[in-house]
Amino acid sequence: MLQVAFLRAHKEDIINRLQKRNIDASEMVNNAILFDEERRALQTKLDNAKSESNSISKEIGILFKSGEVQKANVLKEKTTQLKEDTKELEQELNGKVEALNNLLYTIPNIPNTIVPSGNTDEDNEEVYREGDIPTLFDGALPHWELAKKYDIIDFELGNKITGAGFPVYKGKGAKLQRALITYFLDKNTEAGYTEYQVPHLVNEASGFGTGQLPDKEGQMYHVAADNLYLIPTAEVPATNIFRNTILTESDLPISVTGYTPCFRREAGSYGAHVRGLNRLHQFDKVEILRVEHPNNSYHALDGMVEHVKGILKELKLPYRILRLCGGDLGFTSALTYDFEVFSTAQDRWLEISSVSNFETFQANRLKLRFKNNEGKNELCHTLNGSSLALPRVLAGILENCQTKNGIKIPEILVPYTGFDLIS
RNA sequence: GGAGAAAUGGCAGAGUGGUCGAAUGCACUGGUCUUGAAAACCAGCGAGGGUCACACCUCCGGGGGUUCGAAUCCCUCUUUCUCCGCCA
Repeated sequence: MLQVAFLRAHKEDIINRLQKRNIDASEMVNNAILFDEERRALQTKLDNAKSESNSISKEIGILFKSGEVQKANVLKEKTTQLKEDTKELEQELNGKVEALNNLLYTIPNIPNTIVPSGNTDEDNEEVYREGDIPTLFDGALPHWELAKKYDIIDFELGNKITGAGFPVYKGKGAKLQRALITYFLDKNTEAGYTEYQVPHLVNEASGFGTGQLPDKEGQMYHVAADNLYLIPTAEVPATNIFRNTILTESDLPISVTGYTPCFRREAGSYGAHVRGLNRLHQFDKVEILRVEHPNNSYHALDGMVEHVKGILKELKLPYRILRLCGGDLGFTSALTYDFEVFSTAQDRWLEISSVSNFETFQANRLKLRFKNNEGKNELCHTLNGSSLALPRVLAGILENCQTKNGIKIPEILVPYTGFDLIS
């Protein structure tokens, strides 16, 4: 959520930059500024009314003390009208605040100037590519076939226990998954990220803080009896660690990593390209997250991209990095780099990481601030990224590392798995 | 799940209807003193709105109510602690 003061100060610039998202925000922005003006006018009126009744109350107090009950009663009557006015103004003000907020919730983050324009994922800009795409032997299989062949992932069993999109990993498949999680966490903590284990269910306030609520309510599993949501990503609980916090400048930067399962309803996304591990309702992910000084956040974003690159390089998976275009950019993000690993047997790229700078967009909702040099409270920048999403990494390994004799485990993982071949 | 107690500023902790945004102590920041440091002393020290800046308004776990006036009284929710029960 953007700050109104910021909208007011940079109106034209903001409207221009939002065009990258292919939206004409002029009406929204103008209305927000207008609503805010009206809000402030109402607030002033209400404050004045309250101020008056406060001073009358004080007078009454003094009169009572000195025993001048008659005079006090006269003043009491005077306040009745004032009270009514106050109540009315309060209601009016609440309505205005609500209208303003509802509007602000609908304005997406402002894309960074280097975000390419475009509508769909086809307009994303490839900024980096590494790793050779292997030429597979005849009879090479997609990962869901390999999963069955080597009996390491059981999709049908998941159907039986829960439903589609909840696979069961077994044997070396389960071990490989656990190895990946540990390896990712080790890489992240070595790079200075502090490991956290966070709750997998969050309350409404947390969902709101990171922007999942109210807009993406339908995408999260909701536990109605307790009004809690299953997390769609560790970003939600991990970022909310810092909700309603005022840091000191020396606290920054803060680097957090955590492993969690992620739950997504994926309502309306059935169809092609959802086979196997490509799209699931429950999957595992290791997340990295940073809270940064505004001056340093883009430097930090680059650092996170480099970090994820390092992991993929060690895994020896062919991947590319995309700078998302305005049309594909997430609602809360100002700049996002997607990592995609090449799925050789499917002959397509699979997104395995998304690294974003949210600037103050989340921090504003979270009330996450730091005390700056001048002693003033200033919003932090938040960033996060996956390092990495497990299922598609697994798919990439299975497909790219398959040989006629079995799946060859990337060398870096062997100390974690304890085996070097799935056969 | 049952019974009881509690929730106040970064922390500790006063305050039970009226000049209380809140005593006091600690912590923190600046200054005096000192060769330097400590100690001592002086000053400052929560957040949000609002303003050019003041003024002013709001906030004592959340929400609602009583009252001219609420940190203080009432209702409700949440959380924490103690005891009992159940349990990985």
